Amino acid sequence: MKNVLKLIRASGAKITKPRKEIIKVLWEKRRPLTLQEIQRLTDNEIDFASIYRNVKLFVSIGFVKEVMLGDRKYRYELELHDHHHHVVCKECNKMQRIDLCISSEVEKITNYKIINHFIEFVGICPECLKAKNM
Amino acid sequence: MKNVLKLIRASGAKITKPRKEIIKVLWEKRRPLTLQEIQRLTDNEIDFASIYRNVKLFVSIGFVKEVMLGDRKYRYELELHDHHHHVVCKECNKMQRIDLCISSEVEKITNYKIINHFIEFVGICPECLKAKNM
DNA sequence: TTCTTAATTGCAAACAACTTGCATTTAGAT
DNA sequence: ATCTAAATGCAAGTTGTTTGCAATTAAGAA
Repeated sequence: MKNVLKLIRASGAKITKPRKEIIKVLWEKRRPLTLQEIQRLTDNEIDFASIYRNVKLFVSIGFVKEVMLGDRKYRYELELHDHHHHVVCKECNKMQRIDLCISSEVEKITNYKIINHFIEFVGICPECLKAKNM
Repeated sequence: MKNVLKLIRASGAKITKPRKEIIKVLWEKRRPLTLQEIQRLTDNEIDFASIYRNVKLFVSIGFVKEVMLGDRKYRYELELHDHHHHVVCKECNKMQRIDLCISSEVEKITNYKIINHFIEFVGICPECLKAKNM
């Protein structure tokens, strides 16, 4: 949290009220959020363009990462040094983390230098399965 | 190819010229294509809305699958019963298949019933790495 | 603390990809 | 060959993202 503000300063950018608000929301939720969700979750009305530009700034600084869940909306979450991916429940939208990753295997097998990857799952959680007798 | 036409008939849909064109393109290219790419690759000018509706139809019938490569454009390719994912080269856009998949592991670990998943990698291919001395 | 100025914001409009409504055309059953 | 429901093309709508610009503000200098 403090750390992150330092990173912003170090990049030459200013610490502004919208920036602190956005970080607060990302920090509290700790799951991938769309720009719209971030906007809704910030108390003070921050303009959408500012949400957009700031989140992009955070991604370029490196403490926020972009996540794709297969619905053509970008989502963003704090990069907390615990590399993980997600399963989303199609019924209740619950999101669970997954610690599995095959990025390094792919690098070995293909000899590509991997610079980005998307590993996301959509399914139905055990609770919803039970609720629907599936 | 013939098979696919049979599937369309079986679903109650008609075999039309646009549908045959689209399938031909998907068959020839055998890699994930955007709707725009499919449109460009069909000889006869097919309206974009028809490309859109037909590809969606094919996905619902099940012989075409939707692929996400992290750039908020959907791509589509024939489901050829050899389940695979992709690495795309950021430099030359070459696409390579990957046979690794962790969908069943994720299902076991999380107890979710997985109904869809996206596993895609972006990187730099060995050739481009060499060409750029990286 | 106040001043100064470049960075940041909010507003509005542009853009890209996808989606839909409707009048016209057409595949394929009769 | 005729008929009719399904499919097409056209045009307009929607959603999510991106950009230009005048007004505002953070933070270093005086």
